[in-house]
Amino acid sequence: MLKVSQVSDQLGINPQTIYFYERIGLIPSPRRNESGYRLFSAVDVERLTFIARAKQLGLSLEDIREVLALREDQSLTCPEIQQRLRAKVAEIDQNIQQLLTLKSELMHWVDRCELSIGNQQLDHDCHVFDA
Amino acid sequence: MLKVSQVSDQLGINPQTIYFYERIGLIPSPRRNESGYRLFSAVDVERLTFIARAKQLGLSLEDIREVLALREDQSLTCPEIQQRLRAKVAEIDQNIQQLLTLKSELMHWVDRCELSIGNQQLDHDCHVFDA
DNA sequence: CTAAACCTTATACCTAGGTATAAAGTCAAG
DNA sequence: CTTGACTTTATACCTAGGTATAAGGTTTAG
Repeated sequence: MLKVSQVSDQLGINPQTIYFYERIGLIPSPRRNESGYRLFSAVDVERLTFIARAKQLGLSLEDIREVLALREDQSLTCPEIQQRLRAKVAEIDQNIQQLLTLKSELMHWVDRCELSIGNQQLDHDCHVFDA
Repeated sequence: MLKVSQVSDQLGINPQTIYFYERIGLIPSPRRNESGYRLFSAVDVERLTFIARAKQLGLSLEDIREVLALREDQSLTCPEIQQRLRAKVAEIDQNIQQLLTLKSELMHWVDRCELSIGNQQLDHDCHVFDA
């Protein structure tokens, strides 16, 4: 059983952030010792590790809450879980599409710069953004 | 010269949002008529249109502020602008990579579901998340 | 002339995801 | 036994990007 700073050090999280996750119900309240100190079990730490990893992958706390619920809902069948996962993947695909659009937009400008540079317009008269 | 609601209607923005952009210096203060009403010139509207479009592409207001500064800085040469654009594109690429990682993570789970389904484990015993 | 529909400002509020701080209790080392 | 490092709670604060509302002035249609 670990105390809060042992967990927060291990995961590279602020202790206050752990309290925060507890407050918003993302993690259950851990056990306490006689003087009220939190004691985190291996299961508690595993859950926090999962959260840290998911967050790093770019999931929002609400996303993570949903995935954790999926993990714990024993009443869900594999096809049901699969369907939800596919929905999330579809969201991510949309996101990627948007970024690709943005990229091609910027690359369009980069290409226009390329032309100007080819034409020796190297001085202070870049008109890339005129359109 | 358009009044605020004509502009906000045209762009599908809340008038308060336009005031907000003005407050944070994303757009210059437009002209006023005798009674203090804002009058937006074609240039003002073009700038707001650009902002709306960039926002829709997923740029943050700070990103947009930078691009607008690029557009207006007459002292920048094409190669300099091109270099900044490429930096932004690199950021976006990183972003896309992260999303692809997340996607493959989720697809990994989807595949594990697929296996379980193949094995006829259709009832309430999905162990996809056990790892 | 009056009421509705605008405009102005200031101020407060909202979500998401925390971080910082203060006041107080606890624990371990020297 | 005291000092410093920890813990607890509550509360306030922060960024980003707005939205909502109130109180007042203006303009326009009927």
